[in-house]
Amino acid sequence: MLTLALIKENPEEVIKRLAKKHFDGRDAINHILELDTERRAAQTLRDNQAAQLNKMAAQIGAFMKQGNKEEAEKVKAEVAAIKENNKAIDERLKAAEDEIRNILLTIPNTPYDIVPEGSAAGDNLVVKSNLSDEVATVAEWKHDAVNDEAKVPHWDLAKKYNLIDFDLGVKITGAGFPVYIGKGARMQRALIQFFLDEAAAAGYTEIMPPTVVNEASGYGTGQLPDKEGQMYHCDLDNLYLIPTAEVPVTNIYRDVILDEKQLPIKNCAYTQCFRREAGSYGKDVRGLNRLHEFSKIEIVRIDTPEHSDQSHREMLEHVEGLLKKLELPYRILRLCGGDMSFTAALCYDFEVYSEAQHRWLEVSSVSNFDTYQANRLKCRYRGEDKKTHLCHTLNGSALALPRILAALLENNQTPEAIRVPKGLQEYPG
RNA sequence: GGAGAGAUGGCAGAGUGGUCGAUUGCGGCGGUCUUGAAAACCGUUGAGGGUCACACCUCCGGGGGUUCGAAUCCCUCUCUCUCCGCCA
Repeated sequence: MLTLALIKENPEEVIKRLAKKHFDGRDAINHILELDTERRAAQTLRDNQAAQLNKMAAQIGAFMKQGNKEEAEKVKAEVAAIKENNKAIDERLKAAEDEIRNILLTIPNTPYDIVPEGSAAGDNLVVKSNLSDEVATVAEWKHDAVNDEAKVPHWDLAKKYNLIDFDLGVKITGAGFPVYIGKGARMQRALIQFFLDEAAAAGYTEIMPPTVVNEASGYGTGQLPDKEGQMYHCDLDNLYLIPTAEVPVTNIYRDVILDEKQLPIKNCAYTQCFRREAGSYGKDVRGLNRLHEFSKIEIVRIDTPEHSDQSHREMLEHVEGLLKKLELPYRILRLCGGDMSFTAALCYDFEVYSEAQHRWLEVSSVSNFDTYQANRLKCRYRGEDKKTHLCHTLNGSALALPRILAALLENNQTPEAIRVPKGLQEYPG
């Protein structure tokens, strides 16, 4: 959530920036400002009365010690009157605080200046990387022996080579829970190992977190309260299956004050991810395109505001390096305001081209959340000025397996087999 | 699942109704001493709100209550530990 300080500092600027996300924040911002004025007035009143009550309590104590019961009783009566009055002020204060927080939770993060205008996926800006605005093309990609028209989608290849059994998954669990078999299973492990090794080489400390989190963690990273329906929930223990390793890993730093010297923190984690994907349908969910359970390696950074941009760039380079090693045709998109997630300030998507499906598949999102997530998490660092400041949080997929596997299968098919890219060959053996 | 104990500042650990936001030790930071370091000694060291800055207010796992006054008493929730049972 946005900080109250930012809103108070420059409300017009915040409203203007929110407009890029197609969010009309004027009423909400103005309401917050009013409530804050009210809150501060109530706070001052209450504090003054509390100070007075503290003094009176001490007085009573002193009278009691002296054995002066009469005076003590007199003061007690006064206290009772003030306390009665305090109830109303307390209620006002609490109401104002709660309402401010509730409104803040409904306001999305403000996008950075370089976020393109636009309302939908079509308005995303194709960039080669965030270092240049050069438009990416698929032209460099060297086609294999089979030409595009003859290429088969991965669900057929998976059946042909007995790598994945989707029907068996339906039998055991349900749609969207594929069963990987033989070389298919081995390739999953190979990709996980490959991505973890690459992350380690880039300086990320590996974390193996729980796959199930409590409510507080869900709120910390913003899955709750609004995206409740997208997570699997264990009713009996009130725990949630994680939709991404971002949730447990980022929550490590909930309510934590880091030392500036520790930053940037670089963590990576492989976990299974669980998503209910309510409302998905059609070609989007065919085969591996959209699953309820899948494997993903996530990279997470906690950084200073000054350095987070640099961190973001490094993360993009890391993901790009992975796609290069996998020899997949890819493009990088800077998401437009309308297509960005609620919490991001700047987000890049990586897409790989599927030569059998003839379309781009999103395989990674790398985002900078600025202080938006850290504010809710209370993730702070102590600077050289000895004061605490909110951190910036960033994360990205590096990478999610299913669509990578889909593209690997489809793009590397030959009439007899699937070719494994050189950079990966040592992993599946 | 059964029985019991506990949750206090970065850590350890006092504190059972009245200057307790909290004794003390360790750690951290600053200083004295030293060529330098160690040791010793002195000082300092939680977070949030509020203010131009002070003042002041809140916070001793979370929530509620009793009281003029609560870290201390009561209720409740959560979590941790120990023993037994079960199990990997």
